[in-house]
Amino acid sequence: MSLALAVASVPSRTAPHTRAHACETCAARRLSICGAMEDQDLGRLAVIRAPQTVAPGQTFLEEGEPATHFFNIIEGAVKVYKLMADGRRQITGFLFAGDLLGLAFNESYTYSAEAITTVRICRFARRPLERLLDEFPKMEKRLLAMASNELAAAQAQMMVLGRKTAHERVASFLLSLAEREARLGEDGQSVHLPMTRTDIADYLGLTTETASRVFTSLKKRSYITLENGGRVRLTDRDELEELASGLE
Amino acid sequence: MSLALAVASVPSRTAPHTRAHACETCAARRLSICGAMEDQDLGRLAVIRAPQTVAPGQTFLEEGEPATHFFNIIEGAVKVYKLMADGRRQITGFLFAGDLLGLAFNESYTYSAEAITTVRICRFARRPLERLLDEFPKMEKRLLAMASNELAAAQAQMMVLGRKTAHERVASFLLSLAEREARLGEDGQSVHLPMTRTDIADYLGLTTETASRVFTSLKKRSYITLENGGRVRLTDRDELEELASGLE
DNA sequence: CGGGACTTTGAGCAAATTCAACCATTGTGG
DNA sequence: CCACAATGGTTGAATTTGCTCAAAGTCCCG
Repeated sequence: MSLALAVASVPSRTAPHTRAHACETCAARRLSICGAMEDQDLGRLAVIRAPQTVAPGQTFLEEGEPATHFFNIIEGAVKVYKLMADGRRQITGFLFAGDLLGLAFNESYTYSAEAITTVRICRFARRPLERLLDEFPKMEKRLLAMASNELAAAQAQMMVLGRKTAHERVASFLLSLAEREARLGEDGQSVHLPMTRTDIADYLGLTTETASRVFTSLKKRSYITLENGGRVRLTDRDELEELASGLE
Repeated sequence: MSLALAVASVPSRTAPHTRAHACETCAARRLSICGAMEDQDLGRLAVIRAPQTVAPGQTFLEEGEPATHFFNIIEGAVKVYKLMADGRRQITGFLFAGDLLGLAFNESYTYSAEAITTVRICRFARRPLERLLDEFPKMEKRLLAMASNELAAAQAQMMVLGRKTAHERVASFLLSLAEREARLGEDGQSVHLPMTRTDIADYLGLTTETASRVFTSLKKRSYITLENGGRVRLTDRDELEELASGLE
């Protein structure tokens, strides 16, 4: 349907190719750098992208490997992490639709990335994308803005890891997920938790046991309710906010 | 001396102004976004900058205030931090010559900044600088590269805060400072520590007492030697590296 | 030489970890 | 259809790392 439109904007020498979704109708478009492109230019992006699907548990980006590609997450949940030699793991972020991955101006990736759910991504080779960025300064600006937001989020996470108690960490985590869902137009009352307790613990600098204990404790206090499908209902948002900011 | 050169490159309608240092001879130039500008364009930068000096202990950027300016650190040491309501503090970074501050595409600053030593900074109003970035894509690229490096550093710090022991944290901290000095051409054997133990503790998610105990312990093991002038000699770099990476 | 800021050291304590066992859910092969 | 293995989650008891509280010690700098 919108294929004709897409093909029309692709330079004629480019071979036509089938794809699962066109950029025009991509749900992640407005969330990511692609949103900075006008409809008529989207074809330029389409020809350099490689859509692919990643199965749960699959690592599709490994720390230390040459940083040859950028990834744009279209759908699903991803964990990004660093490992120490003895196996200690720090998850530095959970990524969802619209998030970028591989934004490294280093030679190698400085982290690994693993799919939590089934994930659809758009893969871009670095060089072509960088050339495109030169042509579309708006997209580069968008990239800078996203990097800047990531940086602010990273600093907030440093506060969580360096200064907050276990309860405060979990409350902060749940609220930031809820905030994200709210930004995307969900109700924000119930939050999807596709990751395991161990993942959450590795994100919050805790052990699995402690993370589990805190969830139990928050349930007992009726701040949250665990629903099926890996969802958590934030039944007392105010108390969670207070807890997260250390006021009780 | 180089003043004439500077004035020559300034558009003629601009009022001449005296300044402490010209961009051309600025030691921080090559370290920062200014390094992305050609000599002949430096005047464009010079007219929108406001050089100023900040005394030790002075807070020159406050979390929550409207983000109206960027800052470029020319000389000295700065701590960047976030506070919780009850006074808990997380220092998210120590900044030195060449580092940028205020790279926030948010409305308000998300952190405060305080001078540790006497600090010389160049202050830029956001709007004019953003217009300049539009004209000089090289500078914007440089900014993006710097943001990307900051992001990688922030993720490394999450590993430190989330998963490393007190000893590993201090070792990692000393080594990253040494690495920085090495990049700038110092020998890297001895590291300048202009910040207090409390600052270090607030950066590493520890208490002052623990930070102090770890320093004592590293001294006893002869991994480090405290020299006067707030310098630390890394007497056993190998052991420190092993310690920092959790191998012992 | 005195005072303030910073640092070090000690003793007791507590939050979170470690180690261990058990429970729940799900998918698989006999 | 069910036993059972695998994965993830929960709970308990003992331990430990780093924190809290307290008191000296040191270093500047006026």
